[in-house]
Amino acid sequence: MAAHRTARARAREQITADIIGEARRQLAVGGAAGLSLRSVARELGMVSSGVYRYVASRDELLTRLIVEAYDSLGAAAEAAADADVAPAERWVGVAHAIRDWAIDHPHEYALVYGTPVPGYAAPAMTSESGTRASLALVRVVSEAAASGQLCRGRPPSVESAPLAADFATLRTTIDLDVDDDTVLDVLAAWTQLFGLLSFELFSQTRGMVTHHRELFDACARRMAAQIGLS
Amino acid sequence: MAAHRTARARAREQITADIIGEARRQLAVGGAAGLSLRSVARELGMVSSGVYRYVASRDELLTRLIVEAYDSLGAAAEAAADADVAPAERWVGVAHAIRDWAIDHPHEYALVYGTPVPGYAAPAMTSESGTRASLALVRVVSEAAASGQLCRGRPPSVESAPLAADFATLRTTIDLDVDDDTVLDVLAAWTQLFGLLSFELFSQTRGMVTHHRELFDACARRMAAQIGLS
DNA sequence: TGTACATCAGTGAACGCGCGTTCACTGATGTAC
DNA sequence: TGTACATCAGTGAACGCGCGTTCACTGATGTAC
Repeated sequence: MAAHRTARARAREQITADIIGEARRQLAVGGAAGLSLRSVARELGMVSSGVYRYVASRDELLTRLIVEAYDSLGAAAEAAADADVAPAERWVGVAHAIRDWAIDHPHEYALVYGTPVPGYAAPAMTSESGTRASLALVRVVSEAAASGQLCRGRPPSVESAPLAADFATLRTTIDLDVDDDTVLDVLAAWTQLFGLLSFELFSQTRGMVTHHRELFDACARRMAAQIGLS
Repeated sequence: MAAHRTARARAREQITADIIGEARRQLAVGGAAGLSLRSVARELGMVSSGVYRYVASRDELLTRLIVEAYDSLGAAAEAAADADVAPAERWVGVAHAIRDWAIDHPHEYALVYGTPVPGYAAPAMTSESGTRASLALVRVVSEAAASGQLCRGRPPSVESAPLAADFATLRTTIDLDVDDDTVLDVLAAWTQLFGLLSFELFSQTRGMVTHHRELFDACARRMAAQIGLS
């Protein structure tokens, strides 16, 4: 036949999806270290060697989960960045989109933004997906700058030459054509955003903060103001 | 005798220290998941059951490592907070003390500030040690406030009632008697500081930042200015 | 439409490995009289 | 100072478990003529 997908091909897609789904489920229980091909197979009613028809190794399965997580987060962030509202609101919207995704997928968040899995080296293929969420944040700023909706009023504070060199490179690689201080504001906001999320998800704030969403919202608005988004 | 420590007691302390030291070494290689009592024993030329004379279980050993890491970091931060300089410089000093410790002990940092170990619940005993570093940061701010070295000039921005309630509780639990906006500044700075460190140590900035120390320094100074430390 | 061959999914057994923890034991170190 | 007893460190074997990966195999699905 070959014109329409064969029954075997459809079955293969289905089972591959089942394997990844079950792997994602196990991630939620025991973390990356607790993910095993044998128990994925077991749960799917398959003999352990059977999964090797679908994934080459445990590491390959982990890589797929990582790419999937990055892409899922990236898509959520990009959708929020497409909103047709003022820059400051867009920033806050993307921030919340990232947080909402993280709250909904805590273990996938931990997989990509938590402690690196020991002995696992992320292949290059993960890197493009890995930047999507951050680039969505940056895009809000660079588009605001392009349309003159970025107001600056603070005295310059970046005085380190090596840092200015880093910033010059960044300006081209992530297409963020703003002055050094704004680059610093963006980096500060970026790290703070994920710092807040990691603290919330990894329970580092236990006993100190109860209204995480409100704190996150206040911080996101504060970041937008500091960057100068109007 | 019982007056001076017996030879057996001295040996016990020595071997306990050896076990924890070897465990710390293994942490550096395979992370928390790669730490095993058997291989600690093996490396010490002991039979695997022998270590049970010194630690009750693998979890207990992990707990000791966590407490030790928190205390080591806490001591470094507190020492920096004791410096007799202006508040802004103290803040920057504590920040760098925390970062220097993290750079020197990346795997211990990951153990306490990275993804929680699945299936491991931190006993209450870790919580006091766990707050030392953060409290050293807060102390810089509250002492500046007490001696009138905290200047405020921005319009109020915290408008969320539940958040204000959280802040009211915080003011007493961490002894930080400043207005809501300053509390927000401190929380923002706190999360940003650890966000920066986690990004640096977990290689999330790969390809984007090369001068991490300079970036960290610029951000720490920016935090101090935003909090209003003089 | 039917037959001959090639592809591929899934099986079952095996290899070699490491793990945490328990238990009955020997022999050395410490204590009390 | 010497002896009798108690404590404790460390041994070696075992239990029961799970893991990733390979390999020769059966039987079903697909393809070409």
